Amino acid sequence: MKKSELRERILEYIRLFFDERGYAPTVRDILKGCDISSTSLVQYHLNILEKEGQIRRDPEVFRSIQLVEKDILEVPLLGTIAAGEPIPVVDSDTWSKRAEAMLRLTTDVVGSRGDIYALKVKGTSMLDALINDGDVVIMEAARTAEDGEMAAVWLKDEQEVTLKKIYREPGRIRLQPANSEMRAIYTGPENIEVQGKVVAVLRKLGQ
Amino acid sequence: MKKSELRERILEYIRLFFDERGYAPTVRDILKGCDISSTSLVQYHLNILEKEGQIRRDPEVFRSIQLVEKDILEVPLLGTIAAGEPIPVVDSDTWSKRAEAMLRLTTDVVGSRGDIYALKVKGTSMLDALINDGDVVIMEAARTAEDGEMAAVWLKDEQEVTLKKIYREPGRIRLQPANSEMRAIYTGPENIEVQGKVVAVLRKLGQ
DNA sequence: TGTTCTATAGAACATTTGTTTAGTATAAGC
DNA sequence: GCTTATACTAAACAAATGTTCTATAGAACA
Repeated sequence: MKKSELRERILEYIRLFFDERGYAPTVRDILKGCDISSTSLVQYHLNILEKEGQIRRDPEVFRSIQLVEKDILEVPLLGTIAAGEPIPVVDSDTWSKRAEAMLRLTTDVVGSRGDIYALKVKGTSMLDALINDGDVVIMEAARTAEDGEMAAVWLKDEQEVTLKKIYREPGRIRLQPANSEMRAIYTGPENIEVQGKVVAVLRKLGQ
Repeated sequence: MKKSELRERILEYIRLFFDERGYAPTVRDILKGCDISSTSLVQYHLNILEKEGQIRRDPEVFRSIQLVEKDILEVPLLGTIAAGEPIPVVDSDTWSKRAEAMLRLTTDVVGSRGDIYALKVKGTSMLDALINDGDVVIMEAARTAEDGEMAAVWLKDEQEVTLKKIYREPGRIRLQPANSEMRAIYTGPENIEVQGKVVAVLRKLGQ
């Protein structure tokens, strides 16, 4: 994917045009906006941008240019998370079907990773993670977590999920609450099962 | 603003078309999509919808129909909130200028009220509101709050902001932490100043 | 009963706009 | 030096599409 000064400019122009007007520019809008003197040059670059996957167009449809940007993610709300239940594990194909609702969230909230889902927290068992009844946790599907990452951990002996920062220590696992005033839990590596990483926590107040 | 079965159908069709294709339908798309047999009938209804403020169009621009919907809000991040400092009060005109950043949030997150801003939490003084260092609180500008609403309250004597649910009781104010395990604070009505309502709390984890 | 308003039809017009075709200039590869 | 790929120009075609004009039917209204 080579760079081209003009192509970058066209892309930026499309972005601006869209922001300002709410719909896509035509080939000739771009021509004027970028001081280009031939529609076919615009076409030429648009074709390349399309091949590169930067834009999408429908042939012969006016103003059908779309920036391929994942600005908003539709995040499926897949159920609840509560202390005594493992969190629902659903493969990404059936996600949208089983979703109770779709949350539309910007990348400002969830970043731009894939395989994200949301769970509503039931009960106050996660207060030590500073998560209240009714909060929504945004999860990333994962079976492992790096040291220091906040993960949904299933404790086999206790038959319980908990949201903790996970640290591997010699011979044991340390599970550290988000609330620094609370003490860590220690358990054996065989007792835990990572069910996902916590990407964000969302609390809506008022109606 | 009278109802009309067909006009409703047209509006719904525009919505669907946009969802599916990412750009607006033409007059003739609507004609086919809604089983209408004359373009001028479509125009007729589009004109009414425009007058009603339901859609916006640019004259003579193809595919320029836009639904007038506020789906995404640009929320200015205005600064920090910490125990010992009053929260910044900025009038809505200068908002965007003073903003450190703009958060793009969907109405799924903030609802659809006006005069919303965001503050980053500094320090752990709000742990009892289940809010951690680095969390972002979304605020609605307000000088008063209803009973039971979560508000940013400035305690004059203590020279401190705190986020609590506010309840008026005879002769005193009860400030209830979000964390039900914590005890309420009581103070006199003259000691408090509501600086805003908490609309949502946002915690981003990982990278 | 005549008038007015809303909803509809059909056709024609004038632009707007995606696409194509035939070239030119220049730099890179071999 | 010849070939090839990239960047660009010019002109023209054929559709797609917003707009307008005239006309009709029924309901509401006075």
